[in-house]
Amino acid sequence: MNISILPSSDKPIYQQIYEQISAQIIRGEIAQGFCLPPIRTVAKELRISVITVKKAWEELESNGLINTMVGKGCFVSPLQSGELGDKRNSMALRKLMKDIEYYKGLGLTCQELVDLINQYYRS
Amino acid sequence: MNISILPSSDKPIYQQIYEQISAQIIRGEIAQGFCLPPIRTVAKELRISVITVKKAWEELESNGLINTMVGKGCFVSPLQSGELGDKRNSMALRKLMKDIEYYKGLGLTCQELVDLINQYYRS
Amino acid sequence: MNISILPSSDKPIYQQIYEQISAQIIRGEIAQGFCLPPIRTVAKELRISVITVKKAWEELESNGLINTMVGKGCFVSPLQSGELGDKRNSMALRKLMKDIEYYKGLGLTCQELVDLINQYYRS
Amino acid sequence: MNISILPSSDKPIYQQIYEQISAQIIRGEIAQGFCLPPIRTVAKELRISVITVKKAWEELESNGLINTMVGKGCFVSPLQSGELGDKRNSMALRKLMKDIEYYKGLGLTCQELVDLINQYYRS
DNA sequence: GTGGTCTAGACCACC
DNA sequence: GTGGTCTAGACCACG
Repeated sequence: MNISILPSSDKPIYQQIYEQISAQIIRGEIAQGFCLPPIRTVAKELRISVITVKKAWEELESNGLINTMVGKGCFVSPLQSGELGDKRNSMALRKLMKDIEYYKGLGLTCQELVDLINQYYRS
Repeated sequence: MNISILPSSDKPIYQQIYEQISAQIIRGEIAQGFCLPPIRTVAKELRISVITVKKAWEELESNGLINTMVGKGCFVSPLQSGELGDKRNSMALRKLMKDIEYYKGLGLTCQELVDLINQYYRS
Repeated sequence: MNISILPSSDKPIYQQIYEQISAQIIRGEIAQGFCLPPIRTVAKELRISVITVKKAWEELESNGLINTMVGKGCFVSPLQSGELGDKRNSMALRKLMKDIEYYKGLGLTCQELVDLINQYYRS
Repeated sequence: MNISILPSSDKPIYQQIYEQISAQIIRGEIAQGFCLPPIRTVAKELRISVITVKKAWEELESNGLINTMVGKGCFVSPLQSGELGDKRNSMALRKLMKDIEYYKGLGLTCQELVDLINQYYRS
């Protein structure tokens, strides 16, 4: 598992984990059917509580990204490639709508916003 | 004061207020030197706690957007037009850097992101 | 709150609570906009852990039945009467499909099943 | 053996097996005195653990549906036809009482429930 | 071995 | 006062 935690972040730990894992699944870096490591193992690796990891796993499950089987482990859900793209877009859009409102509120025109993105996307 | 609150939002109320007021100041809709209404008045109008309004005002002050004169009121800081634009940009940029990371993490290319913004900025 | 817990049941406590509250909301016994009692109070009344109550509340929220506002409390979501009926039907149907399979598997005909229900629904 | 397993089900695997075998016995599809295949064979066929099959067999035995003869195999108990019907009804009733409570709790009338069953029993 | 549930108790942000 | 997060540690069901 490739997870990094920033304790200084304002985001709760379980959400940081959720976002990183879900992004890896959506990008296809974690293959469908792959069995995630046991929550206790992840907890030990990250030096956090089992409960915190479990909460992240629960979020993944309730969003249909993984499938947990008691006694066997948690498996990445088999999604058709179309579904994968849909999931990615719906996650991106949900945030984008709010972000655009914010920048609009600050008085940025659409063009200014696009320019800034073109400028900073690389770094 | 022109403030609208969404209690169902995931953002704390004080932050919703802060963002709206600061945006109005930066856009120049609230003039420099203008005296903001007393927090008790705002609280009554919005039907929220005084404490919540106070916290929003504190945020404004700590970001240099208003000056509190004890016993007289809170006044919009006199900023030169250049400073105003800087403020706007620095606020936008701070958020933009994080947002771009997120969309990148989801696997969106720069072009896809720009397309989505062009598509949704109008609505 | 009108909640009764059977520790001897095979169902987890949080699920017993969830089912009872959701049923009351769906039946309209708990009015829309009603503020549920604080989880700590419920926990004390039922003599169970706060966490267990919270888990039930989380289920309610993720199913759109309540709306939690940090610092203020958890409120029954405003649902249009149509939505309420839909919710009821979808909850009933999800279970019914599985139940019918079971009785079919035992060899009960549709008529036998209906007869049994007509006979036992009253008691 | 004619058993199908849904690993994604919320029911434990051993219970899925138990329900299917018991239903087949009660329907008379598996004759009295018939010798069930060795658990190791079943486990291999279904690609599951022997322990899981064993637990299903134990359930069958504790419900009086099979008799284990150490070293010889597990045989379907000889039941008189009357007993078979009784068994079927008692299994159906035990579950039905709980199910009816649930639908009643959701506010479904007896008639609505019967209508839904008439509608969905076929599919 | 796995995950599921429940507990008690702490600290924080928000109102 | 409210709910949100995190902790450590226990016991159970399942495979």
